[in-house]
Amino acid sequence: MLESAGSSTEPREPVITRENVTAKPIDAHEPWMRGLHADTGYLLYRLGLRSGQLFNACLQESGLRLRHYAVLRFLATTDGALQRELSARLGYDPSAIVGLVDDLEKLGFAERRPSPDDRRSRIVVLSESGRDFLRDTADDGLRVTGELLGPLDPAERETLHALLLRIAEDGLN
Amino acid sequence: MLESAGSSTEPREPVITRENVTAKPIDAHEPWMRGLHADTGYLLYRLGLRSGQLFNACLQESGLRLRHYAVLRFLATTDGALQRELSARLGYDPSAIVGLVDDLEKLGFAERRPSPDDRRSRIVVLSESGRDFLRDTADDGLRVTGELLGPLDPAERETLHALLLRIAEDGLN
DNA sequence: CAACAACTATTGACGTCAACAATTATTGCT
DNA sequence: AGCAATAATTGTTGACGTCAATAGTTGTTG
Repeated sequence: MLESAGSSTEPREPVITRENVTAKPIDAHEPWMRGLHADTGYLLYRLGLRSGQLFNACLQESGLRLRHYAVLRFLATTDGALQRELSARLGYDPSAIVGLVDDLEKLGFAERRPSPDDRRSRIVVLSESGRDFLRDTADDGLRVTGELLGPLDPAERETLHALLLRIAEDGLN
Repeated sequence: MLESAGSSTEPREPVITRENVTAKPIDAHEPWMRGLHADTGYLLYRLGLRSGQLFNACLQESGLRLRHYAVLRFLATTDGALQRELSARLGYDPSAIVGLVDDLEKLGFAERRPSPDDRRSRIVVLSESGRDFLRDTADDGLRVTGELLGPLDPAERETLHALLLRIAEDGLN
C-alpha cells in the first residue's frame, strides 16, 4: 500500500509509521481479534444495510421507500389490517404507521376504512392500484434479490432462505 | 409519475368489514402476493436491523455504538489506517468517520497520528485500552450472535456464515 | 349508570444518523 | 507559478426511532 520513508522534517522522534505500529503483533488466534466478517451478527447487519439500500434505490422512482413497500406487501397477505396490527407485525411505531398510510393513501395504493366493530380503529386495505403496483414492481424486487444474492446458485439460495426464515420466525413477527 | 386511483369518497359502497374485504381472494401463486418473508432480501433487511439493535443494546453501557465497534474491530485487523481507508472499507461517509474517531479518541480507545507521508492524512491507531476493550467485550459479542442465531445448531450456523460471507465478499469490503 | 382505566390513532418534540455540498489545508501535475 | 485533485473537516438537510401528550372510544367496575 503506501509505504515510504519520506520523513522530511522530524528525524528526532522515532517516526510513527505503519511498521512500528504493527510492532505489537495481533494474535489471530485471540477471538476478539478476528476480523469483522468473522462475526455472523455483524455480517447480517452489514448485508441488511446493503439490502435495504438496494431496495430503496429501486423504489426511489416510485416515491416510496422500503417501509411503504413492507406495508403494501403485508396488506397483500392479510387484506384489511388495523393500524395497530401493522405496527405490531412490522415492528414500526404506531406514529410511524400514520405517516406511511398517509403516503400510501395519497398515492391511492391503500385506503383507510372505518371499523364497524370499534370506532377507534381504522381498517387499512390495499386498493386496486396498490395491487397493480405490487404486480408491476415484482420484477424489480426479484432483480434486487438476485443482485444481492449474486454468487449463490439456486440451491444455496434456498438453504440460505430457509436458515434466515428459521431465525426470523424466532422472536420476529 | 404514478397514476392515483384515489377515489376516497364513495358512500355508494356497502359497509366494509374484514369479511367482504377478503371477498377478493389473493392468489397465493402470484409471486407478488407472497408474504413478506418470502423475499430473501427483505429477510436480510429485517434480520440486519435486529442484529444491529442487539449489538447496540449490548454496547450501550460502554457509551459506544455498533459503528464505533466496527471501527475498533477494523483497526484491530489492520493496525494504522487512514481515515479515508476506514471510510472506504467500512462504507461510512468520511464525515461520519470524523465523529467516530473523535469519540474513540475521547474514550482513549484510538489515537490520531500525523502521517509522515502526507500532512493531509491522519493515521488512526488502536490504543492499548482499545485493545483491552475489545478483549473485554468479546464475550458480549459472542453472546449477541448466539442470541441472534438462537434456533440454529452449530452446523447450521457454520453454513449460514459461509453463505453470508460469500455474499459479503461480492461487492462489499 | 356513572366514574374510571385501557386502548387506538394521531400529533409533536427530541436525538440519532446517513447523505450531500462546501471549506480548508495540502499534494501532484504541467 | 498555477491549477486540478485529495484528506479531513464542518454544516445542512431529510429520514428515522422513541417518547410524551392528546382526543375519541371502549370496557369495566363500584
